[in-house]
Amino acid sequence: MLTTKAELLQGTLDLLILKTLTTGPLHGYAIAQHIQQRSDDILVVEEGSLYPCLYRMEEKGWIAAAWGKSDNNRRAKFYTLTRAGRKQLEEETAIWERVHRAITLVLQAA
Amino acid sequence: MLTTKAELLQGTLDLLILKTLTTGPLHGYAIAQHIQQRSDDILVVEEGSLYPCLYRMEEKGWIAAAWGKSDNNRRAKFYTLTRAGRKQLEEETAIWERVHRAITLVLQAA
DNA sequence: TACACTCCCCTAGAATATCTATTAAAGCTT
DNA sequence: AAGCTTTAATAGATATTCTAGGGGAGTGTA
Repeated sequence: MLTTKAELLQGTLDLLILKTLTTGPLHGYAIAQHIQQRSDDILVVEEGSLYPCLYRMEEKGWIAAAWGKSDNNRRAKFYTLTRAGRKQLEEETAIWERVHRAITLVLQAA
Repeated sequence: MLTTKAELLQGTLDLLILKTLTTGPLHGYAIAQHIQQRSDDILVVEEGSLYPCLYRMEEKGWIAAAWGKSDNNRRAKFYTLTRAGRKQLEEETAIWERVHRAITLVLQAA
């Protein structure tokens, strides 16, 4: 994921995608746009990161894919969050909060 | 860095080490312990991650090493934050806050 | 018709960070 | 002498992401 320092926060892409899909099915391109917009253009998801990530998540059963047509009348693969995906989202959210708290503790040290 | 999900937050180790060294010179082993304790045992820095990271940071001029003796009277390599390291710490702290804010935005989305 | 542009998908190869697992040496304790 | 802790180091594996492309299909425009 592109940020100012490109390699920061490896490991959060799954979480962001899972969260993005809670509002309903979206195709890959839209997922990336959504994350970028919601993050005030700070997080930019490159396609070379996005699609492999979607495949991994599909293989793990967290999301399910179906071909359809986009708003712009183009063929697009829509991803839906599965029950397992919701569970995974809960777990990853908890981990994120836990680790965020831990890092904050270290950074706040006198 | 080991967390519940081992591969989470790749990219924050530099930041944590730099911050840990602001209190004064420490040897590698102590840096790892410090991070673990300050984080309430959530962040566990494996030695296989720590030492290569220290070398990278030394090469980049963010820290400087000097051999000495530890509290336990053992030979140890003490690392000191350089001026460039302080600058890097500022930058990485800012990036962390930026990205944390961005991720929070995405996670808070309705 | 031709052309450009955007949308949307996909992939190969490289770069990088971290982990696992192991070695090793030196001091302390028993 | 044996064993434990401390401290350093490295090789090899793994996983994620990036770079850098390719390509098709719809829409608009000259």
